[in-house]
Amino acid sequence: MTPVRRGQWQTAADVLTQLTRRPGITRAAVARALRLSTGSATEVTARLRDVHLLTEVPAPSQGRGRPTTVLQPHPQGPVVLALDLRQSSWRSAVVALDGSLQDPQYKRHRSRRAQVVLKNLRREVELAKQRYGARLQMVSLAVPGTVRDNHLMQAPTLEWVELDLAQVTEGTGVPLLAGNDATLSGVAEARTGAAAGAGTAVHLIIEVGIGGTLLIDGVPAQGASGAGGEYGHMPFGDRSRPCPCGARGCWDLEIDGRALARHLKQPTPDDPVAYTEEVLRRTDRAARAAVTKVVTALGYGIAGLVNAHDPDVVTVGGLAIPLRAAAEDTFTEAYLSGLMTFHRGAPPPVLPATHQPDGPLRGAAALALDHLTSEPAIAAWVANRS
Amino acid sequence: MTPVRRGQWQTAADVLTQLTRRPGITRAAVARALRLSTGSATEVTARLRDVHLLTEVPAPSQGRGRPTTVLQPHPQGPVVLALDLRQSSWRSAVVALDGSLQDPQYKRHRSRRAQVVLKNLRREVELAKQRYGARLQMVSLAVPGTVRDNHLMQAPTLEWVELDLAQVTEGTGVPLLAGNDATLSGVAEARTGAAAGAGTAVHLIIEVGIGGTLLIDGVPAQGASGAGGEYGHMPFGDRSRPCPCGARGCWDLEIDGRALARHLKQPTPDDPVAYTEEVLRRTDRAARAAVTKVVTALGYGIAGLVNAHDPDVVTVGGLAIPLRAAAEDTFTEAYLSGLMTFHRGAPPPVLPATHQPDGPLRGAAALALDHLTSEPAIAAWVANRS
DNA sequence: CCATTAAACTCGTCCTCCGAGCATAAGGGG
DNA sequence: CCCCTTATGCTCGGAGGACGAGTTTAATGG
Repeated sequence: MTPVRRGQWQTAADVLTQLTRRPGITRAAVARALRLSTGSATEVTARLRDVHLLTEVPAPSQGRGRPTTVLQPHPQGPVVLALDLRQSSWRSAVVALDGSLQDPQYKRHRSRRAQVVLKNLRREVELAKQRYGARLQMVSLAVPGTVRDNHLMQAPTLEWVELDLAQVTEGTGVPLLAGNDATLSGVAEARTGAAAGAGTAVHLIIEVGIGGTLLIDGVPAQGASGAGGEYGHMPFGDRSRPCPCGARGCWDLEIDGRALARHLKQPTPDDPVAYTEEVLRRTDRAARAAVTKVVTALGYGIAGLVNAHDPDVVTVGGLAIPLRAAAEDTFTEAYLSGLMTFHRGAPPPVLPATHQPDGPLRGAAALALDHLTSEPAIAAWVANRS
Repeated sequence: MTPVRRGQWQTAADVLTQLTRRPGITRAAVARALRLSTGSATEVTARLRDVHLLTEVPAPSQGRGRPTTVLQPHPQGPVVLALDLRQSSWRSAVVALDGSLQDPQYKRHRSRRAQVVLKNLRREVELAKQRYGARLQMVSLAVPGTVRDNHLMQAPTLEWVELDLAQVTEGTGVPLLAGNDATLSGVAEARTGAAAGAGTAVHLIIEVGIGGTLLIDGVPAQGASGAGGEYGHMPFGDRSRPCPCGARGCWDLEIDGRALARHLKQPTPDDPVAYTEEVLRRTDRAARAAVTKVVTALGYGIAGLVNAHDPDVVTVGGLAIPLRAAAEDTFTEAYLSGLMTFHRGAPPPVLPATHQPDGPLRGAAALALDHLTSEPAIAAWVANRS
């Protein structure tokens, strides 16, 4: 381990970061964005080509002048394996430096037992390791639950107890990066989705309960141990109502299928997502009244988060989209009435997430790529190749 | 404006940042912290000495070995003027690169009219400009209200309307950096106070209402326009209660003197801070019951913020300290019962702020110093001197 | 076919950081 | 009191990135 020389690969790291943020970017555009002289651009791309971090292909000419080149990940370059674990299925993809998904897999769980599922994920890691060898630099895993230092603390939908996720990569020598699925889908929105370019963004996603994250310059506020973003457990609701999380009055209890069932005086549904979709299909007065209540709680809570964080934009995903669509006016009224007056002049837009199915996968990949494009990681990659 | 050479002053910037974060640090300690070779340390300190950014004085010997030197700001080096505007007074200090306060001033407002107060602040800026000349690099202003791009949006305690704060420095050519006082006192705590070293910290301060901020690695989450941190306007309270901010059910209304008065069935006090102190001195049952209610709302809300942000530590200031002390057990119970179960094993400590009177001043200075110790600012300083 | 344009390439120079070797200023044991 | 140990500062040669000026190249358009 030679100590990394200060600044050695600084510009190279910046170039690769550009590549992950704006896939298909040209060399000339990168040079403009980073304010590099053409000489430096020539030099840095040559160096990156030499170490198999990128290749260049001629770009279609854009008017007069010598045509530039499109930067692409090198065919022998580093990759990450992104995994997205869901309640009844899992997905994976191998991701190169430009964020493109290769080799996508989708499989339903045959068993939902934790050990079986993790074993299947582990097999996928081993397969990728065989196929990509030393090119596989990192495994990034999205999980529907609270994650703390690569441990799953609670996963209500999976009904798993506390669990060490490290076994997914154990023995392969590939580092693991596990994160909450809502957080990661927020990362995807902030990087290449509806919140692209926003300095501060709030992302929320309703499935069972509500998850989300605060994103500052595309970086999620993960907290001390990675458990940040549990907005569902802020006490926006009725304090007399206990939440399975251990607290009381959680927002969670006001905005999903469980809330709809309560308003409709029905027992708590086994599958709150399916139940919500069912209620949304109903047209009777009771169902619409229940939806109205839930949408009000949603709009009101979002307004509270806007007051607290002053985001440029709020993105919402999952059931939040059909719920809001079912009562657009109710939502808008609740949202606006919950804002502090000075926000009402230009309230942050509440936009539907654009990465809907593969948000967690893309977000997981993005955070892993952040590591790969860091200066020390590039220096280590170069050192390993020699 | 010559374009800044990439990396030119990178290490120099790192050294100055160390100086602001740990005043009185020695050259050897900086070299260790930044993993600099002794040769580089010699070089960078010499360079910084040459451009009047720091001086060295012999350090008291610490056992064997050649004694090192203490790094100090240069007597001809850059300074910032920190201003802290309060309801009935204002304070100022000139701050050098090590964060030491020089020339502290404290004045009560003779008139509270916005124009008069701002004129007085402006006079202080002009005085500093006369005394320090080109050494004065920035003015940093803490304001008890919501600040957005150097505009004061609302300041309930001052009863001012929207206001452009730029007039405080206009014509002097010195850039202004205005921020919310609660946010800035949080910065002070996160840098050199009770939250020093915390990756994620939540800071809260009760005066009239509650202000605060989320701090990530000592950087406040200021939001899109600098209005972030208005935790007092999250709907933790009774939704039927309208808040002067325009929303309803704000936490603000549950935790200050206005809440105490409501519980005691008295009219809203003119000075909620003095009223709170008065109630805290009372020992009758009604007063204690009112305090208990307020403290419960405080503990419960803090728990919600901990669930959402997963901080390493929470710091509290202002009336939160005596309120909590008046009902310590009530607070602890409310706090713990509001946490998600998995947080209860090691709940983040809720610590009293240590910078009590001069938190906003020190925080304002710290953010200004962040600018001064940035690479482009150093390059600009060097360019201006030649 | 040639002027225009935008971008890539070449090369000399500057600057920072590093590391090895040397110098220096303390403490402490004989 | 001398000299060894220890921690640090200083000197200097070398490596390597970034810059910028000048040159070359590959397109468009008249």
